[in-house]
Amino acid sequence: MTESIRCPRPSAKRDAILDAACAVFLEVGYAAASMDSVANRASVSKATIYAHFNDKDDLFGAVIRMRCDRNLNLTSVDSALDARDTLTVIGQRFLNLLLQPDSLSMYRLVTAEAPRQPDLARAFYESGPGTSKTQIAQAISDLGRRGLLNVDDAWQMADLFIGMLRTDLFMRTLLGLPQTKERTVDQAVSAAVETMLRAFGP
Amino acid sequence: MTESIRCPRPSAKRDAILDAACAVFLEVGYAAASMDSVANRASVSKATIYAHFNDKDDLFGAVIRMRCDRNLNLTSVDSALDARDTLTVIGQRFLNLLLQPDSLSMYRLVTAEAPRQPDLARAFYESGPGTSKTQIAQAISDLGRRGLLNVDDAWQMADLFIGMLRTDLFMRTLLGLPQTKERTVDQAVSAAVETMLRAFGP
DNA sequence: GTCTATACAACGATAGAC
DNA sequence: GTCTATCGTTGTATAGAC
Repeated sequence: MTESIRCPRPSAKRDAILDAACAVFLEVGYAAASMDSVANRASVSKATIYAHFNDKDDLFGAVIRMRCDRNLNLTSVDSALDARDTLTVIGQRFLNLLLQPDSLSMYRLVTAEAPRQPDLARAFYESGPGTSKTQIAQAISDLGRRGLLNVDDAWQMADLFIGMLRTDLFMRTLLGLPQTKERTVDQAVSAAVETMLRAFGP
Repeated sequence: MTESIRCPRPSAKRDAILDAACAVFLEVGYAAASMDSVANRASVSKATIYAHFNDKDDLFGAVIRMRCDRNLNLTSVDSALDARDTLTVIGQRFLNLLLQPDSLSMYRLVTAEAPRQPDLARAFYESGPGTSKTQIAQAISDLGRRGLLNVDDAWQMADLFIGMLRTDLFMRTLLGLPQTKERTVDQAVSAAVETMLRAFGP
């Protein structure tokens, strides 16, 4: 019996299966993704998939966890920047990350399956939204320590900042509704940053 | 051929099918919802479903549109209230609505299917998030006219306010992660309202 | 481990009687 | 319109050879 979670030692076929499965799941969703289409895309027979993974759920879990492992660094910014520039840089990184097609597909996929796969939902939260929140709270805390922001509860402020970034623009993009793209990201970040400065500026 | 969208004249069986389909879709998602389970739940034969709806997609669309038609009034508040109380009342209504199990299931369902069903995504947005935003922008605009809030762009402020309400609490609930419920809603609303007042208070 | 071929169940949709 | 019964397809998963 293959151990798919612990000790996934490298294997060319295994990686090809994971990549193909990831693409298919993100494209058509969990239920509509057939093992046949994954096998074809990976140029592998269906039986080979079952040699590496117990079943479809197991494969799905491995895909999600693989994607969750690569978490980004949102908050490595020049420490000489003031509050406005720091928040702007972080906000742009965060929002651009959030609006990437892959991120949106991942979000749709995991939230849809969350009621049936609580473990995956937790893994996704911790590696995605949870990590972002931690990083941003840390950055806000630093700004507070430098006297550039009135920081009472850094976690709550991170929550508010993230919320102001994840607005209608996110919702509309998530739903695939038309949007004027480039301009709007900058505009959303600017609105969030200015509101943060108004509310918590020194 | 049954017209399922226009002129859905009342029919007991038809309503039973719609209710059953709604329950099943919200429970297990689109793909996992079988026509058999809908038929059983509605105490109706499968053929009867196909007498009223063209296919599964058509039934799904009818369900979503039915749920979209009942939009709520978030912003009918006592006009004597000040900005803090007005925003608090609206915020609590909005967030409580958002965190209801049915709302969350609907959100999961529509966002997951949005790439395959753009029309439904649009209908959902307009009757849900779009309507809420319009109502809240209207309320904020009123507060501005009464001199209780510095309103430059009411739509943008509504966006920010909604974003600050739809924070980590929403994400965690959406993903089914444990949460201390009652206290947290009030806390989230309070944080959002106080930040609005700090940033846009007179 | 990897393949071809297949078993077996579930599903969407329809036929035909009433 | 509503039912029972069924068709044809697709999907997950496995058997057995190599």
